[in-house]
Amino acid sequence: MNKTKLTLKDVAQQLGVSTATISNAFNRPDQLSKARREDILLQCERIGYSGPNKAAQILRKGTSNIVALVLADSIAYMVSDPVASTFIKGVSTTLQQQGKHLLLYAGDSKSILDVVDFVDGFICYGAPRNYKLAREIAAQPKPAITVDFDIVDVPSINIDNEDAAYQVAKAAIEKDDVVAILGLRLIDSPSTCRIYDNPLIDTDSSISHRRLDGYLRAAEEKGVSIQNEWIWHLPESDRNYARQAAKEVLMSSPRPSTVLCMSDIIALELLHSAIAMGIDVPNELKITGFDGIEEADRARPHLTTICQSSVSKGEAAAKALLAGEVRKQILPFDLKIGETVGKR
Amino acid sequence: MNKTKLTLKDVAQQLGVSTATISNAFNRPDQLSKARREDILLQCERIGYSGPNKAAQILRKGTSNIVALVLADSIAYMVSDPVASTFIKGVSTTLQQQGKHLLLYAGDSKSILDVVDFVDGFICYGAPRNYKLAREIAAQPKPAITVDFDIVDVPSINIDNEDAAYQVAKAAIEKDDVVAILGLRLIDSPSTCRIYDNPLIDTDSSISHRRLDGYLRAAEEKGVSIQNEWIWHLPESDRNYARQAAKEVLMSSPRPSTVLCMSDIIALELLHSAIAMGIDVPNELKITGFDGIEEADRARPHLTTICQSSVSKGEAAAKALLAGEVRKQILPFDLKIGETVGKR
DNA sequence: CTGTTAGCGCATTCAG
DNA sequence: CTGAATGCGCTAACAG
Repeated sequence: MNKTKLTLKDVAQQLGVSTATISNAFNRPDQLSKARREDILLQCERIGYSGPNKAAQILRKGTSNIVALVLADSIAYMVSDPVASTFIKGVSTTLQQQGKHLLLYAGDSKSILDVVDFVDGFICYGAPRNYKLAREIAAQPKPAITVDFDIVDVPSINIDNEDAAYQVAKAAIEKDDVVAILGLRLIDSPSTCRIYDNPLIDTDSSISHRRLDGYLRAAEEKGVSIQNEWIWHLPESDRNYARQAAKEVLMSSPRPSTVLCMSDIIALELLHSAIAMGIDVPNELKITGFDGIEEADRARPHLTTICQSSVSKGEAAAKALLAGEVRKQILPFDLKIGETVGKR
Repeated sequence: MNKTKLTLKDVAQQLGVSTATISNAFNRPDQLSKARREDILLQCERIGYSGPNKAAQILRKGTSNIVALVLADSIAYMVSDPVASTFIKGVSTTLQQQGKHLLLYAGDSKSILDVVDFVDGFICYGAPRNYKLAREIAAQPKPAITVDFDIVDVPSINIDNEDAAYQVAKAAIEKDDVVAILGLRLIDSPSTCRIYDNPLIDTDSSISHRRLDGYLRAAEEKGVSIQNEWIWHLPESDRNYARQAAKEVLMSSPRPSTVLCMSDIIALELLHSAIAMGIDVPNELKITGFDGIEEADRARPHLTTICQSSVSKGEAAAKALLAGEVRKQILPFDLKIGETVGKR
């Protein structure tokens, strides 16, 4: 019994054939007769050789079957977010089907350079918290695709956030409403607050600002104006931030009659807080969400929201990356009217 | 401007030094003067060389800084399970601190051999659905650690499942109770069902069977016996399976007065179903969970359950792996008495 | 269909 | 502290 791991060369010697033959048996079936190949594979199994060393293959071939999924934030945060984890689901399913491996990469990492040499490509889900990563992605030579944000000349997957926000807002807002918005990453602040006159960040690239545009357009059409003191910023789509913001909104005077939330997590937290305070939804308070997460289905009353299929996004992203797609795609969404808007 | 990527050799030539010097500048600071090193690093940055090629380093050094996290099931499933995703959180946090990368590996994959050559080690979370993977882990030479199950001679992280189950059951069961158990992976069936006389699987290694033992011991002490027709098997800790099982349990006659659930997801689903049917918890029905997930905190009445910190498990697993730990560890748990047991 | 050879890009001896 | 040489394990050309 050999102690040290067998190499292709060892095996070739033991079987009395050349290294190329062994290599071909594993990698290029068409380069030798079926019988020969099967014989070799069998012999290899018997002597405990399970195929060419992958590390060497990565160097030699320049491909590894590893795809890096660059998340917007830390893995810890992303994995507990229902929207992100659903996206990961879509990505992983597709990658597994194609025999690819999934490397999770945090968006708050220093740099992407320590994996670029051995991964086959990048899927970037959301603008990375460390925005330098986005620049590195753009500069680096491996295929990449972005989701829910854009980098010039990099293929992407998005929905029409402006239109989606417009539609859901239009379903909620009525004449004479006092409208508030619970937004995500609108300004550069680590805590929940009203945006007032703080400068908006990333005004062009951010999906949050596209959504804000949609909300405001719908409001305008309904003849309602929304001042900045009615617009909240939350640093993350997180229950704790949401609870705090919900409290602020519900304590405001006058209390808004419609609150447009940029995620279902936020909307659900607001809904629960409102119910706990004995507020009648939707008669006293209308609420809209965004995303269409599963938990929203379990809430009563049913949430009015925009359903975007994160699984589809993940699948689309993985497929597009593997297929070498270069275009930017816009995926559809569904407006779902629940019971949190309109009078009963 | 070079089109092709710079190699260490190119850089050495350009800077007029030897390749070893460049290599040392990046990898072994002690091998050259600080000034020299900083000068070289600066030059490298200026000409756009970001360091030695990682793929080549993997081959040469035999390490990659990649740790594979082998999940019990498909990534798609695991990532949406609150317990598993919390575990991933713990693992990823620790790995990121130590500059390691996280490769997610599905437990229903064919084999582990296609990554063994380039990862530095394995963390196995739960017995993989394809149990062959466990054997491969045992046979392969890289460091590995298992969590929530065991492989002979492989270090592991576990809690005392028997004791935990015993304690939570003991807190719930009262004399003359009719007790039912909603168990996980007790028999080899893809659907929810009572176990009756079906042969139990994996009787030794499975944590489910340890929990079952604990439940039964507590019942016995209370003078209650639990027949097999009062024990359900669920293939996964999944809301849909749980809902179905909950329905069966609540429709049973006589209806159990205590139901011991092997996960909080199951327990919460049962709780919701019971409330929807107007059943008084805990006066007409006592419920216990297992895991201590966040969602259980939000439920009313509060769930009585076993809190095991999945984050700690993840951290412990990653640390133990990186530290070369070889022992098997038993982590503590907490019995949390909520309002779903005992009379009010 | 098979065997020989030249690197993939680097880290590490070992002299100097 | 530096430079030349060796090979990590493999694949792709190419020649037979």
